[in-house]
Amino acid sequence: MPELPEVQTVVNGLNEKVLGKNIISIFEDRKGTIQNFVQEPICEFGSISKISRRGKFIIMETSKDLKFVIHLRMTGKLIFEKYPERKSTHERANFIFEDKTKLIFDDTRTFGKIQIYQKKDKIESLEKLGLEPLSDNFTSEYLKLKFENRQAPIKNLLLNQSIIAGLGNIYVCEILFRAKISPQKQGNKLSFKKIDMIVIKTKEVLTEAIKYNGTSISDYRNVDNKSGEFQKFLKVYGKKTCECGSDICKIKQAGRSTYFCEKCQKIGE
DNA sequence: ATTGCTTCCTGAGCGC
DNA sequence: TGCGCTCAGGAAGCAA
Repeated sequence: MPELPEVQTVVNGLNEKVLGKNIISIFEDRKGTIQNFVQEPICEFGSISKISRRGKFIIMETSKDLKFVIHLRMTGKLIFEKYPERKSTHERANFIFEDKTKLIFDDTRTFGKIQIYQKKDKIESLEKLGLEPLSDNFTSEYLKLKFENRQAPIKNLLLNQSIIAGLGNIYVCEILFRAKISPQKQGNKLSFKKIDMIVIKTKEVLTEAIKYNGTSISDYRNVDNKSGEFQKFLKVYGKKTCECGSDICKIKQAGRSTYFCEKCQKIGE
C-alpha cells in the first residue's frame, strides 16, 4: 500500500513526533509482527536517535545501537498517540515512551513487519534493494543497464525493488502514463529516449507526491492518522476516462491492476 | 538468471 | 439482511 512518498511522509512525521524519545517498553499484540524480538527482564532499548527511509522501509535507530526496520506492506500504519489508553482497531504492536506517549503499529491485513537488529547486523532486506529513485545516481544510464536482456513488461520491472527501491503499483501506473509508455512494452525494447523519460517522470511524480503527503486511496494514513492529498492529482490509477477522452484500460500484470490509456501509451513507440 | 504464480490476512463493495 | 464472490497500494517463496 504505502509507496515511497507515503513512507517518506511517515518518516517526516516520526522525525517530528518521536525523535529523541526514550522507549520504555515495546509490546507485540499479535504474534509474528515483531521479528527477532527478545523481551528481556530488563531490556533497554534506548532513545530514538535517527529515523530514515530506504525504499519502502522505515529505519529507526536507537542510542542503544538497535535498529528497528519496519515495513508497512499493504495496510500498515504508524500512528503517534498522546493518550496511550486508546487502542487502535488493528493494533499489532506498540512502542511506549517515557513521556507516556505511544507509537502504534496498526495493520489490518497483518502483512507488515517490524524487525529488530543490532547496529552491527547485516540487514539483507535492505542490502538487496536497488537505487533510490530520488538520488543523483539514479540515471537513464543505470536503468538502461538494468533493462538489458529483460523481456518482462516495463510495468513489472519498475515494481522490482532490486532495480528501483520504493515504487509500487500506483506510482508505476502514473509514471508510465506521464512518460507515454505502454506498461506492456518489454524492458529491453525501450529506446534510450523513453528510458530517459521514465527517469524524469519518476523523479517528478515522486517529488510532487511527497509535497502532497502521499496518496490515500483507502488505508494509508500518516502519523497523525491523516490522509494524503496526491490522489487528487492521479491521472490513470483508478480512473475510467483519460484526459484525452479515451477510456482507460484496466488489465492484470504481475497479479495486480494496471491502468493505462491505449491511445496515449502506445506499445509500438 | 528471469519470470510468473501462489500465498500470507482482513475488510469493503457488489450482485443476487 | 445476508451470503458468496472479487478485489485491494506488497513481496517472499517457489516452480518452470
